Amino acid sequence: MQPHQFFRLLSDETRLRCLLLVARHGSQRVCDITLALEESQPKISRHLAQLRTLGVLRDERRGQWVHYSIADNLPGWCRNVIEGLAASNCLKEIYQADMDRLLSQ
Amino acid sequence: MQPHQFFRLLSDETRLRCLLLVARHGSQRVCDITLALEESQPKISRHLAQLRTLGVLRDERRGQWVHYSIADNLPGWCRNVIEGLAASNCLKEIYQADMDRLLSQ
DNA sequence: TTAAGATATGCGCAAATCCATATATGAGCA
DNA sequence: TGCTCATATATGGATTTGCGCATATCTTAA
Repeated sequence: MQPHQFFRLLSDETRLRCLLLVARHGSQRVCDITLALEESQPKISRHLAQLRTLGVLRDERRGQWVHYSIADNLPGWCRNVIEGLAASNCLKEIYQADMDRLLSQ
Repeated sequence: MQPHQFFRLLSDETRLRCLLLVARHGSQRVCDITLALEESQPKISRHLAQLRTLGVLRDERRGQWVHYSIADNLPGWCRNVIEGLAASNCLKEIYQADMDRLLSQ
């Protein structure tokens, strides 16, 4: 994965919100992400698939559900960006509503 | 500037190379960036303009030339990403040729 | 075996993106 | 003033992207 390809993934707000949700709260089901982001299920599914195809997320089926989490073999610069964003207070505020909806389920 | 807008800037390889060059070596003239990246002048100019329009770079005319440098009022998360990339050894290797051409002028 | 919920995918369209080329603007100098 | 280099912008076309909608696949439970 080349750097600019990784950043293209982050250039869509829905994908960025998906990634931040998973980065902050660990493995999440598609249905929970869909509810937290208040977007359609096909839309979320497609964006998660893009994050998975380039190796940023990994998926794991557990019975009826598919869980997405941060891939564990990411290059260092890539992991640093994700962790930096997840730790940023400024970004926390911008996407706070997603986190609230996730936790209130 | 919203996070995903910033990442859209980094999602084009030419823009990313421009930004890294300026982040590592400070203020640079358009003509030097053009030579270092071995791309056409209008292409470089257009990408620099996008970086300037969203407030990531600032420009300064000095006589015949226009110099671009990192804007000084960037949000913290944004500056962190740029500095992290500029310091990454892995990215250094990927775009080493640009640096070499810049310094050999 | 059938039903229902969860997830993925095929398709068509509108919008955005990138590039090459051509042209315009501005600075320095004779 | 005229000329040249440096830089910016406009235009048109090819490609990509994201979306909604409908539908397919998978899993569990009845």
